[in-house]
Amino acid sequence: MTQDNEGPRDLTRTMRLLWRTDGAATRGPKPALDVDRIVTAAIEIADADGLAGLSMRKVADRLGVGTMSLYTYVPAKAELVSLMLDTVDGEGVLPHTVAGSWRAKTESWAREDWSFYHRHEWMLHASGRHPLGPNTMRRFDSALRSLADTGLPEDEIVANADVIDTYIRGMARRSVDFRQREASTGVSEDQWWAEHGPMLETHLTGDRFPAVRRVHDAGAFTSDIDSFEYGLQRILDGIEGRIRTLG
Amino acid sequence: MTQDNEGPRDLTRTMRLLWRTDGAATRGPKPALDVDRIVTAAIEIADADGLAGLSMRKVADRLGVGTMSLYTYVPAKAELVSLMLDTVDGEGVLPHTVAGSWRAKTESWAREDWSFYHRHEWMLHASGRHPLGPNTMRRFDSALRSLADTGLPEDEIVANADVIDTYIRGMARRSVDFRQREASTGVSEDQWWAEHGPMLETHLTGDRFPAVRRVHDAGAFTSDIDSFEYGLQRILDGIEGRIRTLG
DNA sequence: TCCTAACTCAGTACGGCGTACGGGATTGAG
DNA sequence: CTCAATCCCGTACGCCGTACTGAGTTAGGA
Repeated sequence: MTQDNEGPRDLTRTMRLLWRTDGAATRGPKPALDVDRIVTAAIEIADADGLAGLSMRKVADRLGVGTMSLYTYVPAKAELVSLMLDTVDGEGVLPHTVAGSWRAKTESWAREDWSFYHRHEWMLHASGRHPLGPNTMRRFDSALRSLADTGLPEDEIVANADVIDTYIRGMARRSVDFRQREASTGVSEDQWWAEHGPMLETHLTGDRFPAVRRVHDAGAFTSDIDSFEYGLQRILDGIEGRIRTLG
Repeated sequence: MTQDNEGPRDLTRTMRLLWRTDGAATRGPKPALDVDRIVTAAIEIADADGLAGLSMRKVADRLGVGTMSLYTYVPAKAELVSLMLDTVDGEGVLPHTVAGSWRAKTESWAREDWSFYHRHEWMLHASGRHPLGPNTMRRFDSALRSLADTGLPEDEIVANADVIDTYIRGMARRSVDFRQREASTGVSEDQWWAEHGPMLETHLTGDRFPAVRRVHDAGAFTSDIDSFEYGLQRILDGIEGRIRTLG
């Protein structure tokens, strides 16, 4: 049961591709392509059209080769996505290189990843089942180094890294989904409320959703509070409290 | 650009379906089906085979009707998923009905949703672009009510609800992805390390990933710390700190 | 030098998907 | 009774990932 977007099937082969531990072939014709060119082309397509707009045929067309030629370099689409993810993880500033306290480093990490996910929105729609490549590992390592100054036990450092990363991804996805909904329906939030507001009002004015109604009347939905920053500060506050407790 | 899994196209129609504001037809043959039966069948399939295993043909087969008959009741697959999401959101305990402080209510909410997402894993793989239905709205309302006792300003209550919900979803997704990776490759984490460990060791023993290496040697990866609970407590601690600051 | 194993390249084809279209059957309103 | 509204659904189209197959190319070993 349950495969959804699925990850790669043949893990051994994928690991070799990710970590570049496969030796070059000796015999046979000179390859006209290489894995990197395929991955680069695929990333360009995904940046423009999303993961759903990425197909093997489109990648091949962009590179001017037959579709099936790609399979000489990459076992299947899932493995290609694994490579795309790791490649893109090679971008950007590593948080542990930023000056300042663990908190400053972590804030930098969060904001960096936030804009990073907005630059490659498709990453948020990829399955979480892809194996770790070297660049992803490098980012993870950097995150752990950023949190080392907390002085927390190692297992709590790992837990905090997981929690912060999950938070960033989740909020970025929320933001991206929101933007894409406006873009794909061509309906702005204002237009939407103008159209469906009256029907919802019927429900809101009843006692079915009292808290939503109260919060709505208080104007909280149009508040310019930045949820991402707000929640980030709450999490960092919580970690600081933990440090004090243990210290 | 960018559509990926996409949400519904015709929002007006979808809203009518979600909020059941379409009147019954008068003329024409008696319908053999209704929206609820279609949605129920689709949920059963998705629970068993994931979103990728859900197809209009399979839903129709399960109901013993022609594929295209479904389109009499539902405009398209995206709208069906919207209905599935809202239907499933009708399950479970609403957090504001739980006894105790806002913190107790929120913990209950988090743990409830955690097991909820593990019961319907496909929800985590659905696009976030589906419009709100009544059951989802009800859960949101309940979340806001749970946080009302914090005494925080309304806009911060909304922000906290967003943050907590995002955190729960994100951690649940991480957990589900992990489980599914084991299930789909048939390779347990132990087996995986036995197979790829040696290759990774080569990298780990170098100075490329010092923090990962240190944390690994400390046994933090095999620690039985519960990241979900740990992070939840950090977030709730952070909110408590905020309450004290403002109070 | 030549043979042949190893390798690249890609056309064809298969089974799956969502769904547009159109036609036949059925019903209640006028 | 008529006819518009509505249901049911077979057929077909254009996508998708990729298995299979075979033709062409290269370099190592004899």
